[in-house]
Amino acid sequence: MSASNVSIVSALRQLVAYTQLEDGQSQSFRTRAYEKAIDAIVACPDEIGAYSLAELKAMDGIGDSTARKIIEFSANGSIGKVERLKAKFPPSMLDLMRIPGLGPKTVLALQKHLGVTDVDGLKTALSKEQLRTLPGLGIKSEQKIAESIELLGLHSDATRRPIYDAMQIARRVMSELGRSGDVVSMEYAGSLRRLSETIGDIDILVTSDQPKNVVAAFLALPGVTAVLGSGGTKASVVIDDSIQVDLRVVSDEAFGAALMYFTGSKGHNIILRQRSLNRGLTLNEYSLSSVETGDVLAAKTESEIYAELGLQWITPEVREGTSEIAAADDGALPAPVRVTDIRGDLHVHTSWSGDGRSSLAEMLDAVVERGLEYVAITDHAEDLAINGLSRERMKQQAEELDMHRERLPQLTILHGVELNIGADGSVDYDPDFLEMFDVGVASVHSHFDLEEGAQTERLLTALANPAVTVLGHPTGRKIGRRPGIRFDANAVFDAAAATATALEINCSLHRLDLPAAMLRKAVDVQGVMFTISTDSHRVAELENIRWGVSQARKGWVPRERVLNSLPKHEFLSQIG
DNA sequence: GCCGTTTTCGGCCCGACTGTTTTCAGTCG
Repeated sequence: MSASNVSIVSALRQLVAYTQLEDGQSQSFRTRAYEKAIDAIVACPDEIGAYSLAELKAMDGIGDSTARKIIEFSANGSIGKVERLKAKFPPSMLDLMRIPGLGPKTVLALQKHLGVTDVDGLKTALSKEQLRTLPGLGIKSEQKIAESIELLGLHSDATRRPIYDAMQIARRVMSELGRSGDVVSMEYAGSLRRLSETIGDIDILVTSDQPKNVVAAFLALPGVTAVLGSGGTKASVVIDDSIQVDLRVVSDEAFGAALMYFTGSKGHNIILRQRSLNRGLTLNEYSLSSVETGDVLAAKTESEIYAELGLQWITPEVREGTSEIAAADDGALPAPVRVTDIRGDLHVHTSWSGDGRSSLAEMLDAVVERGLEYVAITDHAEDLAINGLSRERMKQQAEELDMHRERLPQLTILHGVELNIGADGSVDYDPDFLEMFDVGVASVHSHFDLEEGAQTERLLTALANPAVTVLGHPTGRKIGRRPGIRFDANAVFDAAAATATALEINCSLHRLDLPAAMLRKAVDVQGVMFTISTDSHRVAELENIRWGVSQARKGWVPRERVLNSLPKHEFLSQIG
C-alpha cells in the first residue's frame, strides 16, 4: 500500500527541519522548495502516494529531486537524505527548533559550543548560565529562551486548535478589543479567514490612527496569560494559556494591503509579490506601489490591489499559494458563492427532536426573518435512539406544518426528515411511509469504523434510495474530535450524480462536511449538485450559513452547482 | 531545489521586533 498524503507531508516536514540545520538557515532556497512541495500536496485532493515520477513532476512546485524523494518514501517508508542527516543531527535537535525564539542558527551554536542537542541539555545549560557565553546571545536571550520552554507546547502541530474553538476566542477578543475607542475597523485574518480546519494562531488586524493605544488595550485584555512580544504596531500574546493571538495595527488607508498580507497564505503572498515585481511594482502590508517612483497604486481594498495586478479578486478561502493565482489569471476561478445566494435551508431541526433547542414556530419565524424563500424541517427519524420521531409524531408534525403554512404564506415550508443510514445502507421507516416527505436528508450517525469497502457500499445503497434527496454531512467527521468515515470518494460522487442526490456542505464549524479537498474532487464530477445547509438545532445556528458558504468557496464550488441557491420553482422541480 | 513570452542559468518576497551588534543578525509571520 502506498503512503498517504499525510505521511508524505510529515516526512517532508522532517526533511525541511533537518535541511534547515544542514543549511544553518531557515530560509534557504532548498527548504523553501520543499515547503512549496508540501503546500502543493496539502492542496491536492488526490492521494499522490501511488503517483509515478512523471505525475509528481507535473505538479506545480514539485521537481525532479523532491519527486524522487516522495517515491523513495512511498517505497521504503523513509528518505535517505533524512536518515543521513539524522546521524549528524540527533532528532532531539528538532524539538529544540520548535522552541519559540530558537532557529537553526542558535540550535547549531548550542550543539557546536555546548554540546547541547536536547531540551534537557538546554535546561542544564540554562541553569549553569552558559547560554550567555554564546556568540550573539546575552543575558536577555538566556531569560527569553528559559521562558519560551514553558510555552513549548504552543508551536507543535498537535496544539493546533479546531476552527470552532479558535473562532470563539477570536470573536471574544475582537468584541473586547472593539471597546477601545481607537479601533476604526477590525477583521480576523490568517488561517481563520481562510477557513482552515485547524488554527495554529489567531491573527487580528486593526486600523487606527493610534496604534500604540490599540496595542496597549490588546495587551491588557482579559484572558491574556503571556505577552510574547510587542512593539508600536504589532503584538503577540497567549490567551487562556492555550492559543497565540497576533495583533497588527495599520492606518485605515492601508486596510486592504494589510488584510491581504495578514490573510496569507505565505505562499499566496510570495507569488503575488513576485507578480508585482515582474510588473515593476512592490507589494507589502502597506500598499502596492511603483518600485521606481514609490507612487501608491492601491492600498485601501483587496479588490483594487488584485485588479492592479490584473487579477479578479480571489476569495480568501482559496489563497493557498497553489493553483489559485494561475486560475484567476485565466479567469477560471469560479465566482464565489455568497450568503445572499442561498434561498433555502434544507437541514433544520426543532424541539420536535430531542436535541433541538428551538420550537418549530421560533425556527420558522427566524427563517422568514433571514429572508429565505424555502426551508425543509428535517427532524431526526425514528432509528436515532432518544432523538428520533416515531411515525405517529411525524404525522402530527405534518399537521402542525400545515398550520404554519397558513400563518407564513411567504415561506415555502417543506416537510423533511433526517434519515439515519444504517450499517447496511438502509434508512428509517418503510418506502410507503417515506413518501410523505418532501425532502430526505440521509446521514451517517453510527458505525463509523466499518472498513472502507463496507462504507462505500453503505453510501451507494443510501444514494440509490429514492427517498434520499441529500447526503447529509457525508463523512460524519467532527473536526479535532472524530475522523470521518473512509469511503471510495470517486464511486460515491459518481453515484450522487447518477441518482441526482445532492451532497451536503454542512455549515457547522464542528463539521464543515464535505471537507474542502473532497469538494474540489466532487466539483470535477459532472452533474454532482451540492446543498449548503446549517443543520441548525437552535435559532442562533441559522447564521452558520456563512461558514458553509465559506466552505463551498474553499472547495471551488460554483454558484450554479448549489441546489438551494435556485429560485423556488426551479428548486422544487429539481427535487420533485 | 525549482523554474522560464525577460532565463536551461541565474535568479528566487517583505518588514517588525528583539537583542546585542554601534549597523546588524536571527527569528517570525
